[in-house]
Amino acid sequence: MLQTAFIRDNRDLTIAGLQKRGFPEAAQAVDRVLALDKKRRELQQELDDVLAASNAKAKEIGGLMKAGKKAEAEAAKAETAELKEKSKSLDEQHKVVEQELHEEMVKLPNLPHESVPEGRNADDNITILEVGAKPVLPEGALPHWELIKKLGQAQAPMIDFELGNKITGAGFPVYKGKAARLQRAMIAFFLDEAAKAGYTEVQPPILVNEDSGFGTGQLPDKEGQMYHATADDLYLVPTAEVPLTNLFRDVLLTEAELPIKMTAHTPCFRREAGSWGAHVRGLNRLHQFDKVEIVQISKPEDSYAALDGMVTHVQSLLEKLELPYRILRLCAGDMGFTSAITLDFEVWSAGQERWLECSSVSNFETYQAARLKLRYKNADKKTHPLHTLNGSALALPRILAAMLENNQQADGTVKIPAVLVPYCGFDVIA
RNA sequence: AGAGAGAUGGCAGAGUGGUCGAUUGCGACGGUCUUGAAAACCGUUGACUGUAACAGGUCCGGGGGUUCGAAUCCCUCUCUCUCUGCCA
Repeated sequence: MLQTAFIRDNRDLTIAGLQKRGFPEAAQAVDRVLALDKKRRELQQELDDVLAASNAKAKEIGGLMKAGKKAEAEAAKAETAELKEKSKSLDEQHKVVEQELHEEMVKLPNLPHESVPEGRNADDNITILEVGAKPVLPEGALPHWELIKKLGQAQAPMIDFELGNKITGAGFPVYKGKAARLQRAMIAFFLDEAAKAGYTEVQPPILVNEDSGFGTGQLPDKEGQMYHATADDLYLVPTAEVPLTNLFRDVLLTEAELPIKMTAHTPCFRREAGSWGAHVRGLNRLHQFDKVEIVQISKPEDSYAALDGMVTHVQSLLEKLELPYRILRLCAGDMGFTSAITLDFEVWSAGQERWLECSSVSNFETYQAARLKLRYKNADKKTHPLHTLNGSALALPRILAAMLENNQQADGTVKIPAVLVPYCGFDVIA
């Protein structure tokens, strides 16, 4: 979340940032926050004064009791009733205002970085780079949802949606034979590449509690996107970002520990409520999928270099997989709630002749860190905020879809990128 | 899952109603001494809030209560440990 102190000092900047995102009635929202903040601070001051007076009184009584002046102590006690009444009332008012302020603050999204383009939706995103030639497919080439029915020989279909339907429901495919092996190969490859780039491999829990959901910004408000295990009040992670970043909830780091670089493979679960329709066939949109995530925690002055490093890392993965891709700079209106800047990667799906989002790299600046109470202390012994960043490296299903479609050969088989062959043990799927 | 014990500062570990934000030890940092290091000695060493700076306020697992006053008493929740049971 944003910091009230920042808003206090930068009212107009905050309003402008919110407006850039298309946040409705930004000025009113900011002024509501400022009014509540002022009220809160006033009440705090009043309450502190009353508490100071009653603390002093209590000490005085303590001293009198010790000195055996019982009568005087009793007299002093009588004077405390009013203070107590006052502090109780102030405390109640303070709590109410604080709660109202918190509710208002939680509604405010992050402010877009100055390099984020204006715009309202995906149409206003800007393509900043396109790499690799779109392949020319042989006669009879298919989209992946057709292709997978024919591949895998005895195990065909190698990705079985019907079977997933039976045991779970729509959006939970079953991968078999070489499809399963290929996914395992990609996971290993992505993790190895991340390790080479300096990310520490982590295996986090994939069920998280409410505090974790709040820390990274999924809760409140977006609970509809997460599966909720109500009996234990836990949520299935929509991305490894949630457990990884929350490892550093309520943490005070030292400068020497920075930057933190972590990677994890997890299944990801998304309800995708209301987002089914055209363009979601096959692997394009699933309720459960696998992803390797990279996360960094860095000092503010280093975070944009860290972002560049993450972008370069994702590029190198796509290039090693020999997949054509493009990078989009998301416009202010299309960015996620918590993000200050987001770059999306899209891979070319030759069988569908469309781009598929396969990675999203973001800098959250201090927005998550403020929710997480994550900060660091350096040589000056003062605490400073930190920036959190994350990116997919990579999400598997759409990569798999593009890889199968793009690498179709005239004989109907699919070629495996050379870099994965040592991991999966075959170079072609028939 | 049952029975018992416990949760205090980076760690260990005191503290059962009054000047305790907390004894002490270790660790860390600074200094004296030394050619250098070690040892010894001296000092410093939590966070949040707040202020121009002080002051003030809050925090001893979380929440609530008793009291003029709570780390200390009561209620409740969570978690940890030991024993028993079950289990990949």
